[in-house]
Amino acid sequence: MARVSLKDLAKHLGLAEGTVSRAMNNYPDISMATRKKVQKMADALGYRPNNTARRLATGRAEAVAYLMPTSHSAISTPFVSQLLQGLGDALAMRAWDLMVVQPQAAEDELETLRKLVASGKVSGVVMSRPSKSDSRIEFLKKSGFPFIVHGRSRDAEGYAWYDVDGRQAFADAVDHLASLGHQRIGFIGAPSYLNFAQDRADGYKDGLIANEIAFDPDLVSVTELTDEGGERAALDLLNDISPPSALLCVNDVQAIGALSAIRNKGLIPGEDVSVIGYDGVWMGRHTNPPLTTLAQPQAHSGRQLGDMLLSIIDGGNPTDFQVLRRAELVRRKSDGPPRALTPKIQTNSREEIS
Amino acid sequence: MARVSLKDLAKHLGLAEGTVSRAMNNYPDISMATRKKVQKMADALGYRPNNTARRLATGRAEAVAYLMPTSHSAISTPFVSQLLQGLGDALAMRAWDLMVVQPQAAEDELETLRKLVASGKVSGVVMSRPSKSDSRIEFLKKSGFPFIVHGRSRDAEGYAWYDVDGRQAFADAVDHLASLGHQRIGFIGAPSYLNFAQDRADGYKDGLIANEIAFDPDLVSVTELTDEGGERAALDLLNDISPPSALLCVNDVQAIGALSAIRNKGLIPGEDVSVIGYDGVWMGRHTNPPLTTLAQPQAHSGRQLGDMLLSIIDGGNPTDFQVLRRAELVRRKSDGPPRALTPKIQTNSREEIS
DNA sequence: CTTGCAACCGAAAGCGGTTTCGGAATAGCA
DNA sequence: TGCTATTCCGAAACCGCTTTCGGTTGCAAG
Repeated sequence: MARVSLKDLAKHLGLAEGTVSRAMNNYPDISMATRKKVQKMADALGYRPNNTARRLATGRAEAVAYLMPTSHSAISTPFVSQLLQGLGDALAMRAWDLMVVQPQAAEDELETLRKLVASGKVSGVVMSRPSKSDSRIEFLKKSGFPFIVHGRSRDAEGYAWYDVDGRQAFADAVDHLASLGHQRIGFIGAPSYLNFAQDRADGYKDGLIANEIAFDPDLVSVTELTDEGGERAALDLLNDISPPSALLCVNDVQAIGALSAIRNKGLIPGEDVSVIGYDGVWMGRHTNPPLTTLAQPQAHSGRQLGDMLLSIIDGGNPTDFQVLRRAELVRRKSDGPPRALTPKIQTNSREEIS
Repeated sequence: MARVSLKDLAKHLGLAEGTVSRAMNNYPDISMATRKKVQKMADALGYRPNNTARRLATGRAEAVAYLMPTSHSAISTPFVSQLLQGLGDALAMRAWDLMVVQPQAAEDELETLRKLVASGKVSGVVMSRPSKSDSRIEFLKKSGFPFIVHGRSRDAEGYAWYDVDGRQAFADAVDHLASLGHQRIGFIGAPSYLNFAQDRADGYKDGLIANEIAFDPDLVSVTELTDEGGERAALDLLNDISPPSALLCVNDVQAIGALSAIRNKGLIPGEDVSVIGYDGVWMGRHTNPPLTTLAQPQAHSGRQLGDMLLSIIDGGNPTDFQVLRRAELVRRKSDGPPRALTPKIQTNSREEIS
């Protein structure tokens, strides 16, 4: 049951280790005959090269790392599983490994990264959820280490990324709402150090301008990326003297929370107040009412990210790999024209909130 | 910018490589003085040991792998992200790495595993979603390689696992429904090669027996673990001559689909027909109506799995690590007493189904 | 002053592969 | 047949770190 090593294999074959190695790796200077022989003996003995040794010798890691987003809330990262899946597929083409690394609370996030690149464990990294001006990105750029980011920072120059145009999407959403007749459009956002949050907020403002609606700070609320966050924020906004008739949420889970808030106030989402989310999570089809959302074409983002990273590791120019996808408005039942020109006075007390 | 190696460090210090190495690793035979000196120089030069070399030398991998479940449907594995999180935390204690490996469609699932253990890349593996009689488990048991499974196979002997008692849970659920007055309780299951599906089906039957309700094969339907699956199955069951007044679903996403099916038939879930899910996904709070479910105490399953695996790798006896948790019924709004003794005749045509 | 012990450290042999380099065997060509 | 050009393989160095083994040194005891 002991693992068979190259040496064993060589001995069995009466060949030198080096020769066997070259045979296994398809070097041109090995005759077809011995190559065949080696192959046969190899899987007769069940030889599996020791990856660690191979790595050390070649200097290639044949592995990439995925930097988990610092999850302040677990539910806000349902995409991780899909993304890993896609990455895995891409890497499988070359039989490379996928490592996931989490920033440890204990130490500087950058330190985690430094150790990672210095350890030689991986030859590239993919990271998610950059902040507006992300020190990890700066570090990686400076170090020349191959990487790609899922999303992008404000200054998206000089590195590879894959992102969906949240700004455009939210401008579109405002257009849509405006064309439905909405004038008071609320926005529920996330902390703007997260660049995607900033992008979407910008899109919201773009949309207002395009539709000649004045920006009203009382109509925006920033909160965490959770259902509770969305719920709270929606409630705040709705309790205002002159509440919005529509709510744009920075992501679906917030939007789902907003739906609850609206119902809890005795109002009907989609009729009394419209809400639109962002992401296109599968759950949106089953909310009450089904959620209108800006769906990301995220089906194969992981796969793409992986392929791009691999190309960069192969020597490709990172700036050649910047892809911006467009989100698509999928209308379900949570949007519609505003109830009336004068919003109905809410009579429900706040005690109803669960 | 070139990485500094042990050799460099040693040269700078005027010490032998071996000495420096031992100093870094807290060997007892190094004087406090030189140890300090080494440490200082080490982080002055920014020395980071090359992990690959270290692994090769020690033979320890200091890494474990997570075997991704073969995901026929991406949405059915929302737990992956949380689980990885927990695993990561456990491993971080020792600064070990976490690898995720996916079974490649192209090759035998077992082959993936064989390569993995032979490659020396990891010193332990955790796997999810075992089948009833899982060949991966058999292989790992035989090989003596440290592993732990998330869930368990039918014959849960001789290896470590962490599971939630689905059988008990479903028996409880039947009890609950029966005590509400339900007599015709439907079951929406999953392919029974998945052991958890079998467990829950068994629990369902246990419950029926305990409540002296006859088992009616027309009341069970097995389908995929998706919302659409649940929807289809619910529809089938509901269109029966004498439909169930309550539906037990093998997991929440199916249950959520079932909710849709019920609404689409013009019936009211929780009033006309009760539905209970399993898992306790966060979304359950926001469905229409909020979903009653059997919630798993999965909060820290990843962390626990990790800690247990580590203990096993340290030489612990795998059979000492078998933990069975209990699911908890969390009542929301999708269950209630049956509408009447004679179920209302459904008048809606099936065209309403979206 | 020897001896004997610790306490410390240097030298060297791996770990299991890869890869360069050169030599032997074979083939090609005159 | 003799000479060069290929083809194919063996030997050995190396990747960066760990760990055993033995040798110095310093100091207390005899």
